[in-house]
Amino acid sequence: MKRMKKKVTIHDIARMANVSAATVSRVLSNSDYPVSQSLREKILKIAAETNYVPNLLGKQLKKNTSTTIGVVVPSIVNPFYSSVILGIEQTARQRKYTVITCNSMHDPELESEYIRMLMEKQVKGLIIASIANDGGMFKQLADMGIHVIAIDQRVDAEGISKIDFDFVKGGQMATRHLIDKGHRRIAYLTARMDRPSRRSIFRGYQEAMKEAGLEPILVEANADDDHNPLSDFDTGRALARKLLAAKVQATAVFTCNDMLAIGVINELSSRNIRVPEEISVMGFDGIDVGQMIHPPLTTIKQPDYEMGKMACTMLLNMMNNENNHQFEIILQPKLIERQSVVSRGGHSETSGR
Amino acid sequence: MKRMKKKVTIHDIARMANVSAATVSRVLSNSDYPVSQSLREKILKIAAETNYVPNLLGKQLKKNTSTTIGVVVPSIVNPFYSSVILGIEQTARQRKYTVITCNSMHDPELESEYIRMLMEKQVKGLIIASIANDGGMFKQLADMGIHVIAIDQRVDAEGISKIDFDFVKGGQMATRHLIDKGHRRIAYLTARMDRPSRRSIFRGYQEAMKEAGLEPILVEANADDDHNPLSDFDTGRALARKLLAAKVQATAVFTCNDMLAIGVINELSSRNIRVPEEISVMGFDGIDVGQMIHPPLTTIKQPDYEMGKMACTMLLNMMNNENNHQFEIILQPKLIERQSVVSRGGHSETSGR
DNA sequence: GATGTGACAGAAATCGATTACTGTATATGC
DNA sequence: GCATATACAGTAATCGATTTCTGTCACATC
Repeated sequence: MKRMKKKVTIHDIARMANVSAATVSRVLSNSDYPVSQSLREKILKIAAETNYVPNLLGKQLKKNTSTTIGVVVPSIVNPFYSSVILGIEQTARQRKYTVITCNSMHDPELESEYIRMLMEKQVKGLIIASIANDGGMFKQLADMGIHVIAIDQRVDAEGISKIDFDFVKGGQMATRHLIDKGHRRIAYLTARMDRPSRRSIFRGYQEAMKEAGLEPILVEANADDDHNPLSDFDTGRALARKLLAAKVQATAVFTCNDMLAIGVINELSSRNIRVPEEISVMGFDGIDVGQMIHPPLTTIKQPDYEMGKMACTMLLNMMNNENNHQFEIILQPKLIERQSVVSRGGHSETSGR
Repeated sequence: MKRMKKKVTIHDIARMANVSAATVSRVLSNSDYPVSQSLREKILKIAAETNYVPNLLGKQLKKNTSTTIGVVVPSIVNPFYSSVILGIEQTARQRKYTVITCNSMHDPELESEYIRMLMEKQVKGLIIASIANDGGMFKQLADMGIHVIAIDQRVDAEGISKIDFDFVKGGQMATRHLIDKGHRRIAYLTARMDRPSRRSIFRGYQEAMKEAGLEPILVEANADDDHNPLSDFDTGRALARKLLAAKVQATAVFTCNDMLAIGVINELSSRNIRVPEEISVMGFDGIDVGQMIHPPLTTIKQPDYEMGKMACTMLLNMMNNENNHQFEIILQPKLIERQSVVSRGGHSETSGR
């Protein structure tokens, strides 16, 4: 067994420099408490020579602070969330914070378990893409002085700051684009609508269809678990089959997320139905994969990386100033036009007939 | 400003139960030290009623342990690494460990910065997909009693446990498959070979070509940064153009990773060169996206999720038993045959002429 | 009835930092 | 020349747990 060199502490350095631990602490933590130049240099020198690494546990215990923030998302394998996390992580790093990532896999119990672990670790900030969590949890977090920001999944708890995305407007925007392109029979294909976001997109779709005097066509999946990106892909394929079987003669489909759209395109192509010539496909998310397939996916961009960056920035501000204003930021959708949607029939603006 | 309820500590509970903190600790931490049944229940009851959440900082400071492990990867947005991390995170959770993820973005300085932060946070275990790190860092980690496992990127430091992937064999396997399919003019397209893994794949390719008496064709990119999955996609497209310009008449290409392969297919398709009819494409990685494109990508599977699982399991074992045997696990490649590679010319086994 | 033993509880030290106090010497003001 | 401020260093308490050491009973043993 290898002998491990005893870790050097602030007291070791104090002893070597013939000073008190207090003085060492003042030097090493850049306190503005005055320490004579000679001592300061001596201590710094010894610290460097001994490879001193401060023990944050001690520091944080005393000061009741923490430089780690918790992040809970459904699954990191979902490219949308991995972008969000990258955004969070990179801005956290710049401020010397560290990120603990947790994958709830859409399991409320797991989510609670993680939150408890994070509380025990004394995190003071939490960013959460929560699923169906009752407000109770958030109350307790607030009581413990933990700042939390909810992202993406609209959570109905009161008194909690959020960064949302305007799903309704996104749904409208997508649908209107298809309508502008001359489509009349537009289907909305969606995974199970057990999530507020999906219901919101659907609402946007409905509103846009209604205002154009068109009949909504809904094709919904029965089951759904997207902890695995492939499952969305597969439900996309299934939904495409369902659509075809329904014989609704849609000339365009709009899906609740890109992965689903990609599945749809895949299924359609493999049945020799040409996209977009025979059926146009509009996605929702704007993940990178969308531009790697053929045809490149027209979609609604939900700013993922930026959302992470913003959430982290806001969180750190909340934690450091006592700026406890509750807020809600609503990010706006953006249409990314690529090649999976094509014009149909008459002019763009004026509908035929 | 909202008043925050003071956090309840073990002393609070002790006071409420008229016992000493020692007794409370013994009950709450399931020590085998005997405590009378009546007291035990009383304490448990109070702890539950007060929503007591233990402060791990205190515990860990005293016991000099830690239940968080650090993970450093180039970038979480790379689907390969996000799978690895999911594997790590899920097995960590089962043992009540928590994961801090760090994205080094292929920057050695950032990597060092992260490692330092992790040391300060007193992590006792570290899984790292390192780039070009000198052995010095690892020495220091060992000195501090931190267990580390290197994954994926072969690191040349002595005395460190690793989980590797047999890149050479993977390269051979891919190349032989193409040869078996009757291809003779097979090009290896690669991002800049600044990473051991890519050189190893290339070596496998060379060996397989040589044993078949074929001439290697190398097409290498000039620059490369893959903190962004799109950049690999783009270099793939660039490499395809370079290949075409070189007029080497390859009937098959083998790329150093899937994302690159997808870029190649994309570029080829957009130039109306049909894959696989005119050019077969073989990838390397086995990420999910491979099966979403057209044609589905034939590739070499590098077990990502399993690699993460395995790394975490081994690490936790190392940390808990004093089982300090150094080890090296080499994961074996597996060929996934999909539709981007097609037979060419004569029989599979016997070469024409 | 002396002794040994095990069950049980508390006091106090400890982990590695920070910081409120206390104390001393030097400098400054008038 | 005396009061006061300032620079500087150390002592000791503290954060929230764990754990070693003591100590007290109660009970069994011979």
